[in-house]
Formats: sequence, structure tokens, C-alpha cells
Amino acid sequence: MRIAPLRPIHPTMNDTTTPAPESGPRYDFAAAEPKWQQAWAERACFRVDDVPTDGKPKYYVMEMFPYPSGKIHMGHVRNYTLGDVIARYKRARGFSVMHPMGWDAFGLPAENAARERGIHPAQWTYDNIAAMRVELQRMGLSLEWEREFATCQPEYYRHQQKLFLDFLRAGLVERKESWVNWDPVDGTVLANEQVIDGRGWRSGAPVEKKQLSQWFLSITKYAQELLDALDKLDRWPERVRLMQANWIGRSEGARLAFSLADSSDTVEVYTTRPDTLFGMSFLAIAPEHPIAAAVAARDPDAEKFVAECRSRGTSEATIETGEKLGYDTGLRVRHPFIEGATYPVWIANFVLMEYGTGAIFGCPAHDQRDLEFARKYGLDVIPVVLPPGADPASFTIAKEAYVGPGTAFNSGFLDGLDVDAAKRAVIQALEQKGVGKGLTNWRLRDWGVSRQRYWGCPIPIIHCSTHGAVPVPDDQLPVRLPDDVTFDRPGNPLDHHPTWKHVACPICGAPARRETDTFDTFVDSAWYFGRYCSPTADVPVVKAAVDHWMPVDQYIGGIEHAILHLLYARFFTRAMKDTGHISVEEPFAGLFTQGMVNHESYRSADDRWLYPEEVEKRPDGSVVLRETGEPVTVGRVEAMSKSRRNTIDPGAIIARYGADTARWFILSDNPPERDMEWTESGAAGAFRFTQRVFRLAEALDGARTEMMPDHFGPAGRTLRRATHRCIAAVTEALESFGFNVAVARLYELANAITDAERAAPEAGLAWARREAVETLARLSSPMMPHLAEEVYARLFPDNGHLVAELNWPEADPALLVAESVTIAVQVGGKLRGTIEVPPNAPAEVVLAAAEADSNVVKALEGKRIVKRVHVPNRIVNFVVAG
RNA sequence: GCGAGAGUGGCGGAACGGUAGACGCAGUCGACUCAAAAUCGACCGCCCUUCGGGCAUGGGGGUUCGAAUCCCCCCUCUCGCACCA
Repeated sequence: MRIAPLRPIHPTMNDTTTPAPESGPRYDFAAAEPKWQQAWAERACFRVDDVPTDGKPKYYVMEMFPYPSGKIHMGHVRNYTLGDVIARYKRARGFSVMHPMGWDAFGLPAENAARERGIHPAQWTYDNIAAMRVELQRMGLSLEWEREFATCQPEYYRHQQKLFLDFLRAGLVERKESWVNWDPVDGTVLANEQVIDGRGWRSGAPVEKKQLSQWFLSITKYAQELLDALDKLDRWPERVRLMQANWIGRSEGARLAFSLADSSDTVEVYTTRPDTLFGMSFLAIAPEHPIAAAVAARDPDAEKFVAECRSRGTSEATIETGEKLGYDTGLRVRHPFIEGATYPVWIANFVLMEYGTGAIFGCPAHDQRDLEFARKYGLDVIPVVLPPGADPASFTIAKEAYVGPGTAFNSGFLDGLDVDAAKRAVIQALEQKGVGKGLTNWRLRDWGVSRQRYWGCPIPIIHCSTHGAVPVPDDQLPVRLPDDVTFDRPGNPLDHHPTWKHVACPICGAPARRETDTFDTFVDSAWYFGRYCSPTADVPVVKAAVDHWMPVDQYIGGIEHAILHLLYARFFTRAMKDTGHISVEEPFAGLFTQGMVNHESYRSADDRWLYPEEVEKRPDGSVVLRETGEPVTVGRVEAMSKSRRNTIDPGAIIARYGADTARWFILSDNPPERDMEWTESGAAGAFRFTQRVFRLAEALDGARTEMMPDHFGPAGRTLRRATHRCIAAVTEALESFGFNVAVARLYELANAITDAERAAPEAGLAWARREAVETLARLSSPMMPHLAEEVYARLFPDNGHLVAELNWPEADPALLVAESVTIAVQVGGKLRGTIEVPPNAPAEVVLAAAEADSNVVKALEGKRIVKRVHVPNRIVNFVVAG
């Protein structure tokens, strides 16, 4: 597409000729967009104080900050456009809006780049940031760049180290020897949250179990709070709250100890069904359980079984088939209540060391997994819960365990109690006997934050042989990453560094070893929203600033962070509160999760993926290879990915159509929470609209009247109603994330202006058109901010204001009432005609007019009206009989 | 399996329980043009003969004067979780 050369943006006084629309000037976005971006920057339109004194209500809107991969993608465009619309709208509504941007800058890709291309991770990262900042700035986002920071800057991570030490002093940090998820490809530990289907979230490699000494943040101390507070997050999507609740995974049950038959040792189990204790037929322990290890040490077959379980882990085959595998240790345990009864102890692959105590008692009659296991290995199935109405003599378990309600039987002192009463009774009995107690269990584990990586925030600890793990004194922070590292061998470069880790113990001065692990990068993003409030302060957060701005009123990002990042941030905020840094508990009052940006994929005849630019769509509907004309197969519409080559480069779109077009299209296609499809035709359509808005403004040249006329003709009145209805409708749509609807309403206003252009000249019409075009520009300014400024500057060349500084238009209530209303007339619920009546006309008048409509008369022929329904200004329904 | 969400023209989608399909994309016809692009105008759910009807919001029931919308049952799709004891 060629863009015609432009005439000057601001017409001179002499330049009043209105060219014919066909040959009219085009909006030169390439000149206008940088100009307005500069104007906003010069006027500091988006600046706010750390602790404002302007008395305005505050509004903190923030999108998830990007990882500096080097290029922005369409997901970023959607994310930041959504946030920018809200920021600009709220500013116009009189809020003091903070809208910051930064960089989630630590992470593995920088190290990979270093390994593959010999670039230092810092160099690579800062280069990428520079490139991406330019791209974001081209989008015309109303960001306050003065608050920008990158998490890899010592000026940021030194405060993170301070927070960690404060958490440590507050008892929220532990060093634990524990089984960890080891990613053999990335050569590092993963948090539970980073293991997906038994594989590393980044590498996709099957995760191994390994025992390591690690730093843990005590997120489990907040499990109950994090769960309870979900109910109050009423501006979060229901499904995110649910995902978090499931992840936290509270369950009520009991912990009890079984004593081994031939020794004084005990095995602890956790159960949510203590009421089924009399239905027990075996005890099962996880392959990683200490008893399993002890058995394996003297029994080669057991050792073999345990090793098999470990190598298979939670991977493919076992999980998919759900096959239960077990090994009988030969050990037996005693029943706590049945004198003399003992049960076999099995090692079972379906028992997880990480959950509960790593051991269960098996009650096959009332647990499906236990039942499958029992059937496979010929263990007893003893029903102890009788379903309502069932006959105790004949009730048996076949292929389905019974997990419903009922009364206890075959259960000694529990007989006759319902499930809940039986649970209470058995817990009481266990407590009396001193072998168990009621216990709430959590699925949530403490957050392991140690990573064996270079490009991350150093953990500020020094290991001394006398004093153990010693915190680095606050006045020695930050612990800086050394620049001179090599990536020529696997493992952690910090550990390989010749001198960095050798330091003196802060307590005794003896030679000691610096902690060489760095923080999980999710730590970096767990508090950055707080840092934005006072980004240059010499403390992590300035309390007056965070207490003013927090919580974030609207946070926007992808659903993929529903658990990891959002849960960690919620935890961190609470921990910061408990260490005196901040007063709020919840970081994000409102959360919006956007859908993905998808695109068609294309394949050539020889089955290669093709880039959209390589493909041509012919007018006859065929799709061919642009260069050769060979046929192309159009594949599914799916998430943009490099491997499928169905990516669209935002930079190319902005260069071709301008930022406003990209923003407009990405908002207009569909509701923002759903996945959208980027189409070339849709983008071209959005571009046409930008040009059309510009032409509507151009067509006003020479039609300037400043005073609002006293009287308007019919066309003027119609247009003014359309204008003010549009204000009301767009406002409502923006308030409820209905951006696609807001766009539709603006198209309607543009159509109404076009109608008015064609109307016969009448008094006041020129003024009404001017009002309509001005309103169109101002209402579309959150979405197309540059075009809005351009149009506004043409309408008011001398008033010196930017749209970015104006208040939101107000609808005149008098113009929201129609001159006449169209009322649908139904006969027996079917539409038979419409009538025009004055608004709020009395029922008698409306009904009489309705009954007189010729088509209604016909429909009523031979029928008796049994009821007349009249909904004012809406509908009339004649209910008929016969 | 459990949980959540969604099913409306060729497509994306509108629609306080009140004229279903706003608006856009695609398409058809026309104007302008040597031509194309751009622009402008008209049409654009399906069926019946036009006036006018009939059928239509995944399927089946129900509530209601009136249901895309509320209730019940079923089907399909998407996403999340998943040996959690």
C-alpha cells in the first residue's frame, strides 16, 4: 500500500480549500505519530508523583512486564494496548493514573545466548531492552518511562536481597535438605509450580527427583490466608481464583501412626477418610519413603522396584494408564483399634512422597485407587460405609469404590454413625490413644527459590563452617554478580568463578563460601509492582508511596500466570506487610486475563511451514505461494509460534499502517478475554477507518462556527442524538472491558456523520457535525491516541490543549431521550408491526395506535384479545384466543 | 474423572427477559475510472411466489404475554487440574 504525500498537518489560514474526497489528503501517520508521542513526553502528560498531593483519586494500572527477548510480539501489543486504553480513559475521568513499565530481565535465555553466541548475558539483555523499548514507544503507550527499571540492575536486586534477609529474620525463610525437582537439561532445580506433567516448564525434559539443600520461602505459612482472601478478590476471573484454590489444595483429615508389628517403629499416614479405618486392608508407602529405602537396602528386589519407580517418576506410561504397581515389603503394621489385626506394608507407585506423609492406609472399598491396587494384588475389600437404604448383608463392592454418604458398619465403635460423625468419633479416639489427631493438610509446598544459574539475583548468604549460613550484612548489599564469568562448561558459572565465592565470614572473619545459587526469577516479579511506586528509593519501597498507590487497581496479563506468578506475588505482598514494608495484603485488586493472538498457518505442497508474507490470497479465493503460484494449504488458526511460522511482526504492521491501526484492530476484533485471530483484511479495514475519521475532519474545513446555535434542523438533531448516545455507549463499554463494543459504537457515530454530510444544508448542521467529529476523536482517543490528537488539533488549532489532557466527554441527558420511539407490536408473541410514538406516551395512546396498525389489524382478524401487554417505550403484545 | 467457560449468518461478534444478527470482515451488484486502487451507493440468515408469511441463537423439555438470555436434562468444543490419600 502506498501512502500519498501529505500536505501540512496544521493548515495555514490560507489553506481553506476543501479538496474533493476522492483525491483528498491522507492521514500521514508516519509523521503524526512520533510528533504526538513527543508532545506527550514534552508536556509530561503521564507523569505522577510517588506521593501525590493533587487530591485526585488514584488509579494504578499495570500490565505484566515483558521478558526482554529482543522483539515485541502481538501478545505484547494486545496486552499493552488493553492497559493503555484503561490508563488513558481513567486519566480522562479525573484519576491520577500510574502506568509504569519495566523489564523482567533475569532468566535462562540470556545464558543460552552467552553459550551459543558468546555474548555476555548482561550485554544481550540490555541490547534487547533498548530494542524493545523503541518498539513499545512506537505504539504510543501512555507509559511513565521515568519509572522504568530492569530486574537485572543491581539497583533493583539489592532491594530484593534486603527483602529476602528481612524475610529470613522474620522466620519466613528456611534452608531445607529436600527432594527437589531436577531438570537435567537446564541443570537446575524447579519449583513444583514449574513442573508440568512431570516435565520442566521450560526445557520439557522429564524431571528427576534429587536431594539437595535449598532455600525455601515459607509460602505455606500463608496457605489459609491465601485461600480465604480469594473470596474477596471479586474483580478477578472466577477461574483464576479456582485454579489458585485447587493449587493451595486444603483438605481436612487426620494423621495417625501405625506401629510396625515386629519393632517399635511407627509409620505415619495422612487420610481424609479416617472413618473408613476399619475397612483397611494394607498400608502403602511412597518409593521415596525412608522405610522403602531401608527395605531396599537389604532386599535387592525392593531396590529394583524403587529404582524403577524413580526412573519412571510421574512420567508418561504410568500416568496415562494409571497402572498401579506395588511391592510387598514383608513388613506388617498393627491396627490401632482391632486387637491382633495386622496388615501388609507395600511400596506403591501411586503414593506420593510430597503429599501428606508419603504413606497411606489402603481402604479398597471406599477409594478407587486402593480398590484397583487391591484387585491387582489380591488384597481384601471390606465395605465399612453403607449407602442409604442398602442392605448390610448383601452390600458388596464390584468395580467401583463407594465414596458417597452413608453409615458406618463393620466398624466396631463407629457402627451406625454417618460419615461426618464417624470422622469426629475416630479422631477423638485416636487422640485419646495418643496415636493420631485431626489435621488440615495442604497441597501447597514451600517455595524453593534456589537456582544453579548465573543470570539471576544472588542469594545474599555466606556459608561459614562455624556459623553456618550467615546473612550478608545489609550495609554490604548488593551482592553483585561478577561480570567475568565463562560459559564454557556445564553447571553454574558462579560456582566455577575463581574468586567470587571465596569471602570472609561476616561474624568471625574466617574463610567462608559465598552462596552461589541465585533466586528463581519468579522472585523478581513477585514485588516489582511495589518498586514502581518509588523506583529510585534507597529502600525496597517507600511506605508512603506504596501505601498510596497499592493495590494495583487493574492488572492485565496472560492466563498462563494464573498460578505461579500471581500466587507468588500475593505471598510476597503479605510477607512484605509482615516485615513492615507495606500496609496492603493483596497486590492486585483487579485482574484481567487476555486471550491469545492467533493466526492462520500455511503449508507448501512439499510440506514446509510458510510465513504469511510468502503467501498470496487470490481474488478467486485460492491461496498460493507468492513467488511461484504453487498451491498452499491453509492450516488451523492457532497461537502464533516461530515453529509454525504463523507470526506477524508488530514492527512491520506499525511501519505499514501505524500504531493506531494496530491498536484499533486488536481491540475491535472480539472481546479481549477471548483468543483473537489476526487477519490481514481486518488490519487493512482498521487502517481504512483511520483514514475515514481523518476525512470526516477534513470535510469540516471552512465550516467553522464557534457558538452553539439555538436551533437545529432534523438532520442536526439526529446527529446530535447519535453523538451523545455514542458518549454514553462508549463510556459504558469501556467501563466493562467491552472494547469491541466501544469500537462498534464509534463506527456507528462515523456512519451517522457520513449521513449528516449527505443531508440537505440546514441551520446548525455544520456545528453538529463539528461536535460529532470532535466527540468521535475524543471517544476514540484511548484506542487511537495519535489520530485523536491530529483531528483535535485540526478542529482547534489554537486552543493549545492535547486530547491527552482533556476530560472525558459528558453526554447531555436531554439528548439521550429519543424524539420518538419505535414500539414493536406483537400478536400472540409474534412480531406483526412497529409503530412510532412519542417517548413515554400513555398506554391508551400506544395501545390504540398499535391496534390501528394495518398489519396488526389483519393479524387480529377473527381473534379475541384476552390481554394487552404494554412495556413503555419497548413493546406491545396482544395475547389472543380463538 | 473433577472443575470452569463457551456453542448466535460464510467469519469475528452485538443484543436491561421485549423488533435476534448492531458493528466489522468477507461477498454480490452498481457509480466514478481508459483501467486498477481508493472512495461512494445498494444488497447481504434459511425457505416459500412478491405484498406478506414460515423457520431460525447446539438438541429436548419447562417457566413467561414474551426466552439467545431464567430453570431442568442431553450433546459438542475449549481451557485448567488430575494417582492429592
